[in-house]
Amino acid sequence: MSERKVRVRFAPSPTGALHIGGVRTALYNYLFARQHGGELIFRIEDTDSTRFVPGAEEYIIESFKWLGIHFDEGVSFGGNHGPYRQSERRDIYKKYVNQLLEEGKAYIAFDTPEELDAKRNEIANFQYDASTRSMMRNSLTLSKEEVEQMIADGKQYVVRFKIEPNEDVHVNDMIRGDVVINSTILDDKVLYKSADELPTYHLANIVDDHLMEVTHVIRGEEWLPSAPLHVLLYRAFGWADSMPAFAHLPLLLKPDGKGKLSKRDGDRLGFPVFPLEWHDPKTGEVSSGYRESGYLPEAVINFLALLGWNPGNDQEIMTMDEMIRLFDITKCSKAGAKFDYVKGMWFNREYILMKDNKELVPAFAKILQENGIQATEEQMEAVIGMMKMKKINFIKDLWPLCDFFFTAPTQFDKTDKFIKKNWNEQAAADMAELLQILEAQEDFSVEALKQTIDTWAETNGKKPWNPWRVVLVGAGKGPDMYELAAFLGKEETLKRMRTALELLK
RNA sequence: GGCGUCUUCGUCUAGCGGCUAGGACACAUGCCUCUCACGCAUGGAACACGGGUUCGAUUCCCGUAGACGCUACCA
Repeated sequence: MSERKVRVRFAPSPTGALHIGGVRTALYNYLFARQHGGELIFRIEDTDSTRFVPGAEEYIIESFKWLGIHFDEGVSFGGNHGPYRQSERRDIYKKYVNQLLEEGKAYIAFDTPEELDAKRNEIANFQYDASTRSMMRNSLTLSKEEVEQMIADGKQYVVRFKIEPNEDVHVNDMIRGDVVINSTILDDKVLYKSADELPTYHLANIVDDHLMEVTHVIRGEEWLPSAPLHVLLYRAFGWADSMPAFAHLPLLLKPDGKGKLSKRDGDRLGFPVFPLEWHDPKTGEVSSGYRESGYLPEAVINFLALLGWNPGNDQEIMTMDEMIRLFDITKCSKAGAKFDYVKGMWFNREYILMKDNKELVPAFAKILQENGIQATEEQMEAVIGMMKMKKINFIKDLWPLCDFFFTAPTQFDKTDKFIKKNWNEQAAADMAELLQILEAQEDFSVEALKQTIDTWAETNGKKPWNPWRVVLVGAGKGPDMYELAAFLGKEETLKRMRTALELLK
């Protein structure tokens, strides 16, 4: 094969939200394109007019924008191989369908869906192929005149690919090696339907990949069984020399049980399967998205990249640039991967930890707002700094761990384990004493507080920190007490101490 | 049913004829410690089964089993 510029594509159908498995397929295409200095095309495969869902196309584009996967050409991205929406390429397909028809490599069939159903009921394992097409109503069994008459009468028909039996068709897969399927088990696939004057996936796919000069087809494993058909189609058109290389990716499986990962699994186990929140225009149903659930796009990308591929060493945290450098399509796993969303959350945590506190402020501000809290940017940044290393996977997990920064405890549960253990008469007396000391304390910086209190504690053999935490926090959580007091300031600290001393009597 | 693909700890995986089978997530324990965490350390946990080939198989070959996928005028 000649040294063509690498061109790959991601070609979803606008039938709903973008599935997370599709995101991974797109990601691998992106990594592959980038590392070869190639191009990534975004094509819309809307040849099934009955399944079109408004808004889906826009949703998909927005998803990739959020995820940081960039396309070089395609719907909404421009390029000179367009149009990139298959429904706008009718004339092109028509031409190629006619070519196949004229060369006797395809034929017209008039069998209605009802007739086909009847046949399938009548004959076990019925398949429309070389062994059965002679008993069907098609241009091979009907006279030329009859066919023309039926078309003139407006009879609906389809064009079927005439597959020659008894040939071992080889598909060379970059991940799986040589895959052989005998053409006899292939059926005469419908390539084109007169009803909507649109081709089916198989024809459109081959014609578009050829015309768009696609060099590598990287797609899900569910396409492996039809890959031989695609090879045959390339040959029928005389494009075998420029046929793209194939790579069939392993599937993403349910976290528990067996089978393909589905939207239902996400609902059932509580994790998103779509990148963005999706509002189904037909059912009105709302499905959660990674973005809205508080995931960082980098974390989603990193997590997904490692589901079916790894750099061959122990490195797990990688930037997009590193992945582009290290990615190797031939090293992808062959077996499907169960979708380990718990590990996905761990990735999110790692990325939160790597972020500057300042960058996390907007997300944190949103959480505070939802809880009716007003805070300055400096305050939020400070709290994030003190609290983000706590057990959190999402910024929203911060709230129950840090609410006391913004609202003073109003009640103290004396049955609480922490309070029970750390509050008694001695503690109350110590806190009263500490209150007096702090009333005289002018400097409320961490250093000054530490100096004053450590000295007092040491000379008197006190351990004031836990009782103080009871008083200021009302629970066994939070940062270093000096940091907390410094954050609250003198006025708020003293106020909380006085209130608590009353309430805990 | 037919065809295809796949098979290492619970999960994601490393391994490409000779290793005490490695890492990560999750879990457990300990240390640290003013709470909760972080961090650090430790632990349990896997080559589906049966035949070959070979001095030697997790690794190569053949079966078996299981899982998954496809089997539409959907992609």
